[in-house]
Amino acid sequence: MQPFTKKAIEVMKNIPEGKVMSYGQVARSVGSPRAARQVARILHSMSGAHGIPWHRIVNAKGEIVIKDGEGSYTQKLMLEEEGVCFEEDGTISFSRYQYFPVCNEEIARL
DNA sequence: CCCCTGACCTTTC
DNA sequence: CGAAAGGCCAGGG
Repeated sequence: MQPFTKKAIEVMKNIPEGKVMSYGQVARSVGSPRAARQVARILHSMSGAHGIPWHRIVNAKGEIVIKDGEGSYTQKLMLEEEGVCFEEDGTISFSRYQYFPVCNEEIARL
């Protein structure tokens, strides 16, 4: 397992309840802004393992990542159970629920 | 060991 | 503002 993978797992495990993170953000947190895909890969492969709350991981738009099926349905329920509300479009309000482990970067980038 | 695929993100037209 | 193309890293065949 690569170092960044391990870090990514740690970061995701550190996401508190009622909060969500985008793949790109996790990728940046581990030091690889372009490793978003690998984060997704990790979830796809290690979902359930390492106690990773995969349901707290969404795309940059703040919507369910999985196409359709039990996964998307489960994720939505899990988030709702944690107190996360969805918009009309089925997206999530980042301003309210996105978790910022390193908000400085985001602010600095903007 | 080489090629393909993937629960993605970002920038430009 | 919406759609399209490029890039990136790692796992599996």
